[in-house]
Amino acid sequence: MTRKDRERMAREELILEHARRLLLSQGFQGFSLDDLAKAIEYSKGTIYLHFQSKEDLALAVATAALKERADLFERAVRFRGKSRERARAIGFACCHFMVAYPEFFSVEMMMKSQSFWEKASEARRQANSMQAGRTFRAMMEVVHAGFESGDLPRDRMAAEHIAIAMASVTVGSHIMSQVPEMRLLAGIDDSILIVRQNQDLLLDGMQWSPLLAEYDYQATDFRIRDEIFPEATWFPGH
Amino acid sequence: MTRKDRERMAREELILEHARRLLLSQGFQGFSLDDLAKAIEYSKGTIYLHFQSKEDLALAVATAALKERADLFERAVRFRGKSRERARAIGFACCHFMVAYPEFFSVEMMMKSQSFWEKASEARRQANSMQAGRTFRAMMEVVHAGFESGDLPRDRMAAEHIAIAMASVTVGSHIMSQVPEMRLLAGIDDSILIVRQNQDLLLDGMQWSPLLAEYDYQATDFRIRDEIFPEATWFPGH
DNA sequence: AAATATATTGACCCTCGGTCATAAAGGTAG
DNA sequence: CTACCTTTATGACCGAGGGTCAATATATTT
Repeated sequence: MTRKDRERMAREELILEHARRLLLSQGFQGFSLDDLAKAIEYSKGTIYLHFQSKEDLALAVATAALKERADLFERAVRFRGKSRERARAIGFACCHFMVAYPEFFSVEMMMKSQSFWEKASEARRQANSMQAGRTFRAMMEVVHAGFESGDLPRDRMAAEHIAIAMASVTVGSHIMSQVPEMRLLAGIDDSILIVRQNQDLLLDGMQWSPLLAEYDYQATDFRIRDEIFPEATWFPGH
Repeated sequence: MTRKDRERMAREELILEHARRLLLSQGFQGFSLDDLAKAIEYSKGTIYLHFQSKEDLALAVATAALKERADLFERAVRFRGKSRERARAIGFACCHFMVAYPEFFSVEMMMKSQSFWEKASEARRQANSMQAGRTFRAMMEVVHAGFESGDLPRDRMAAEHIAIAMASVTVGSHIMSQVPEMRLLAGIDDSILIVRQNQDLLLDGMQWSPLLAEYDYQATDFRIRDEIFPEATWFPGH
């Protein structure tokens, strides 16, 4: 790798850093490439030497964040314990990510919209896809561990559908617990608590042993924090 | 109400109709007020006599749709049966709405961003709030029916949190089952099935009797369709 | 019919994503 | 060091689209 290549990569990092900051503080619509150009002290044209469109840039930012989440998931899966405890560790990882990047969710939501993807480059779409695959595989690993240990009934649902269900309840709970309207109607003060409660309900619904009522999961939470996420500054239920 | 008022209302209806069509077919970013002006055969300025911004207009469209959903929820709650069957009827209503307005979800997603709301008028925000309240109250009614019949344990969760959980799993499942990435990874072909499966898991997790395995809910589905939503052109699991 | 009040318009402004001719910087040969 | 060529960076410019308002058309009153 030549000096040129290294300089180019360093500048791409610089752009991504500032883009991330502006994107999270102003939202996709709110942040302008003129502002970004001013912040990085390069011209707007230079940005386009790295990214083919505003969407392409936003996707790169999102993918970098998704990679961090995938890292957290893979760490979570390494937790030593019962399969449901490992599933719980993934839930912990999700919440940890929520706390660390509270503004990131709106960017991820915006990416669900139709017109977004077709304006991004194929290379960046693939990069995103790869990170999404890592998170999915992490969940699948735990599901299979559940099957093999006999803690999770095999006959009720396909492994993929169980993984989808885990992701769904997490995403949905996060969204609903952030909507001001809902916070008011339901008297929510702690989003994390809602997310984790709903994850518990779902896993109980799958008959994933040991059920919430049969086991001391608070002890598990302490172990997850201490052994896997010592950097966490928060704790479930507090 | 004078003739003027009636003419004004009729024109607002006309604008909303076309705005809805364009919004759903092009997305929020895609649809332009110039196109809308051309479609309704009034000038752009006239649109601004009714709506204070593009966001305000989109919110009005969204609120009209939300009202239809609230209507469906209130019909669902009137289902005569066990409390969990009535909860299931609400789930049915949600899916019915999904099928009837498949494109509406992206509009609703876009509304979750905060920058959206501050550009809409207070009056329209309140109108939306009111419809959201109706859907929430419908869910709460069923939850309380569950408490009172003893089918739903009282001590595990607050009624509001149960309602939030129901909404969360539905929204989350809808989102996840629409993401092309996920459809590929998990081999999904029927979104509705995913949504309903996950709703079932959640209600089972709450110990809302009778549990899925203890009861013939297919018969319930038929009754819901025949008695409450005879206009439905689809059926769960098919 | 004239005067006044109300309703409607579309040319215009501004911001912003995206482009490209031009200029600056970097490299090479004599 | 100079002349020439290649690569890289720039910012003026473009078109699209949201939003405004002085001017115009329509309706109502006197």
